[in-house]
Parts: sequence; structure tokens; C-alpha cells
Amino acid sequence: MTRWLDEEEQQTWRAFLGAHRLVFDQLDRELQRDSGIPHAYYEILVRLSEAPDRALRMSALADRSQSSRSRLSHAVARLEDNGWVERRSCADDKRGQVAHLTDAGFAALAAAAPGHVEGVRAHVFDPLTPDQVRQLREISTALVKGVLAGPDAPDCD
Amino acid sequence: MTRWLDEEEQQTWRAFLGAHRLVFDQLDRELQRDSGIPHAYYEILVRLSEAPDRALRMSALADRSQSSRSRLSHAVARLEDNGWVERRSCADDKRGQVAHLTDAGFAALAAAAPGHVEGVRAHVFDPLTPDQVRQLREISTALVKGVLAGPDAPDCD
DNA sequence: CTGTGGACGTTGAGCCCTCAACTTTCTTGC
DNA sequence: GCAAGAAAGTTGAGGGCTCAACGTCCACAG
Repeated sequence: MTRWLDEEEQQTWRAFLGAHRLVFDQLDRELQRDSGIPHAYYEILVRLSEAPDRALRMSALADRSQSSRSRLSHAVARLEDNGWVERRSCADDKRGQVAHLTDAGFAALAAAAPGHVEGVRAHVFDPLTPDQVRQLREISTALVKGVLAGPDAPDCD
Repeated sequence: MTRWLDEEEQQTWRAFLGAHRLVFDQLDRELQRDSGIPHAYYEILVRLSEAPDRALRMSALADRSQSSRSRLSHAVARLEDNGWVERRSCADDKRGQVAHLTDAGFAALAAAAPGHVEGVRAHVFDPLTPDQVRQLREISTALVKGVLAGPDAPDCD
């Protein structure tokens, strides 16, 4: 019944797993050490910094950072403790909360970004050829579509 | 100073991040739900099942699963609680501990494997063309080498 | 034989994430 | 208007991971 992996697929899968773990752990560790920001929180700060007025509804922020609402809620609570984000309630929807990036938060992001970008270059782009970078983008896009369309999602909106 | 990412690199990086998060989280969730095994533990069971006598020194197991010693120690403790692994001390090196996969552990792995392999197929291989699978293997291998050779590792032994 | 440095493995604190409730508010149908 | 259901966020328990510190043991130099 089961369509087992052949030798080549096995190798591919293990290499993929290994690359994921090594690259991501390395970047996370560097970011944590150099700036005291876990990578998940860094991404939230980035998304906020790109939004108009540096502010976003919690649910919009969750979508943009591929994060669950629960994780985002915990994360923003901690970012708020650090003074990097402020939560305000939303005028037109009383259920809504809007996360605002503070100046301190923007400064923390600006301080962390150069080192992190260098890390991404060093561990992701530098080891690859330009062709491979293009291939990686296409593969990643295909995988994202695969998961979103795969298990139970009816179709994209 | 900083070599920022251009538009294309930015897209590549975000697609890569998103793909990893979605694929890995999805597989982890399926494995947890269908078999009650987190993916990190599944991998340990796999490595043990492949070893001669289904047993490995802790440090060898850590290397093979790209795991820190600390993580492995915690993980094996929990696997032992579940009755899936047994730790015995090693005759020739009194510091050493050898993790043995029990019959119950092998059975748990055998029960979980088909569903997990189907998940890997569905979320990784099916969305890709054969060419992309090959490319993914080469890219992953290059990334692994990049991290291992990159930051501070003097050279491989 | 003995001391020192390194390797093996474990432990505990702290942090982040997930899952499953739960509260509040909006929306829809009657 | 009002009740039922869906949506937005939050919370707390439970579990896994990291980091740093530790105890134990090997290996090698004197």
C-alpha cells in the first residue's frame, strides 16, 4: 500500500531536513546572541515595519507571518514587555487589537537587521549558484502552494 | 556596508522560510496527531532502527540526527519513559551510554512510518517535478556544507 | 602513579510553541 | 430585537529546545 521513498528520495528528504535544521538553527542562534531577538519575533517586527503606520491588526499580522493566533498573542505580549510593540484596541471592531511598532522597536530592528542579513547571505545565498537560487525560489513557492492546497484547504481565496 | 537583499533574493528568502515553516509544521502536526510522536523523536527512532543491533552510543546518535547532546539526552529520557528506548552503560567506556531500541519502540515506529511517508510524499515530492527534486537535493547538500564549513568550523574531520 | 585537559552525558532554569478552552464581539436569520 | 453561530484574541497547561553548569571518566605527560 504505502508508496515508500526510493533511495534517491530518501537522500533528498534527509538532506532537506538537515539543511532546514542547520540553517535555521544557526540563524536563530546568531540573532539571539547578537540582538537578543528570537527569529520568530524578528519576523513580526519586520512585518510591522513594512505596514502602513507600522501597525497591523493581530489577525493580519498572524497571516503575514505564517503564525498561529495563539503564538502571535504570546509573542506580542512579550514584545510589549520589551517596549517594542504597543497594543491598542481598534475603533471599528471592538474585538480587534492593533499592534503598533514603537520607535524603540524600530530601533531594535534596525540594529539587528544588518547582522541578520549577513547571516542569511552567508548561510543561504553564498553557498548557492545563481541558478540554484532561482530554483530554490520556484521549489519553495511550489511547496507552499502544495501545503496550502493539500490537506484540507478547499481552495485559495 | 551591509549587502542588503535585492528584490529577488528577498522573495526567495521569504518563500524558503514560508515553505519550511508550513511543510515542517504540517508534518509534525500530522505525526503528533496520528502517532503521538514528535518529529524529532521519530527521527531518533529511525536512526536507531537502522543501526546494527538497533543500538547506538549517545554521541553517535546525536551526530546522526543533527541533534545537540542536551536535546538528545532529554529526548531519550522521554523515549525511555515511553518504553521505546533503553539506556545501558557501555562496557569499554564507562562514560558511555548506549541507547537500544526496544521491540515496543520498533513497533511504534512501524506503525507511524506509513502515514508519515505518505505525508512527506504529499507535502514535498508530489508538488515538485522530478527535476526539482534533484535540484532540491543538490541545494540542500550545498546548504549543509555551507553551514558546517561557514561560521567557525575549522574543517571537517 | 598522578595530575590536568578534554570528552561524554546529564540536569535544571528559562523560553517558545501547541493545543484546547474561554470571553467578548460581530453577524446572520427569524 | 434576539438568539445561534462564527470570528478575534487571550490564557494556561504541557512539552520540547537551548544554554550553562556540573559530575564522571578517559588519555596523556611527567
